[in-house]
Amino acid sequence: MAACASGGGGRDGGGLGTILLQNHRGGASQPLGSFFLPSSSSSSPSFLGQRSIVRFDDTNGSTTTSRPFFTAFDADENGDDDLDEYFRQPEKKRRLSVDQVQFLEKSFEVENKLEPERKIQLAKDLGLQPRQVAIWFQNRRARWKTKRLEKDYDALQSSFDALKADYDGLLKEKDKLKTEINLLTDKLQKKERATRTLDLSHNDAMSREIPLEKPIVDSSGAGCKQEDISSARSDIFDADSPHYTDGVVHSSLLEAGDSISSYVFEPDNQSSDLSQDEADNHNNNNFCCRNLLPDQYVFPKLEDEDYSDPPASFEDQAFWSSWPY
DNA sequence: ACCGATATCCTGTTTACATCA
DNA sequence: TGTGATGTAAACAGGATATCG
Repeated sequence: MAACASGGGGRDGGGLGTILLQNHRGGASQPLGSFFLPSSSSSSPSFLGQRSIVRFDDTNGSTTTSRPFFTAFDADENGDDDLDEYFRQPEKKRRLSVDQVQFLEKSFEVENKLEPERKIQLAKDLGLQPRQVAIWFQNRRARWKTKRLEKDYDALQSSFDALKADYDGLLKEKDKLKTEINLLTDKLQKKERATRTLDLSHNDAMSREIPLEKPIVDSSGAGCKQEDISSARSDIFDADSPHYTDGVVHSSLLEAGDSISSYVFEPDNQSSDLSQDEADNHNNNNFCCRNLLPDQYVFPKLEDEDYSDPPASFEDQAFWSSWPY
């Protein structure tokens, strides 16, 4: 840009050499080239011709009807000497008139890019230099882009705020549900303990009344299920039961070394040394699943069971075991 | 295909003006 | 009323890219 004027080789407003300065003060139009003779340096202080071209009268030779293009100069406040001096000096930068800006704005709304023909036409219509029109469009595009970026930023910001509020709400809900689960878990534990205590005392009474012919053997070590308690009792009377192994009675429910039975009888030990999250994981993945959930959620050891046909509620089990606390 | 001239766009900066405290 | 600070628009600078002969 400005290269056309600076001799730098035709940029931004090129073709000015063929454009006539329509309304140059002093009358007849003349090739702009005479105003933009290439100087040795575009930054030469002597070259302000581009600024000087900002004064236009209309093509008919009359002054512009809307307003004088250079409003800054007030002839009434200056003497003739100042007037002469004013017009000898390079023209200062002047703002476009309201009408001109409105016209340009309308044109910009139609198309924010400027083809050469339209540029020439606009310049003619507005009594401006094509270069001025081009510069106006460039600056206008820049302003438009800035505003659009601001709008985009605001939109993203509000979107972020909404998502954040959503997220915070979900966090609160999660905490609430977590508390609820813990509460229910505690309740179930207590209930379970009470039931087992009752059950065991009843079992002891039974074993005193009916002496065992053969000892109960726990070969699997997985005797923690509720149903195992009753099945163990039935095993007492079943000589073919695999629980009979070494002739020693193993009350699987009472084996403290068994991890599962320790879940059953010492649930507090499992969580007391763990962080809350770890304890939760234990509760959900081990204790809850094995001890508190319905039987379909309690899986025997892998080697003892055929999993070719998983339980219908497998998804639910996965849900529980993967609950991210 | 390559090159130079020309034109336009974009981005950043400078300059001049208008407004306000 | 003069003045400095500040915001904004016009203009400029330079790099990138496209088109054309």
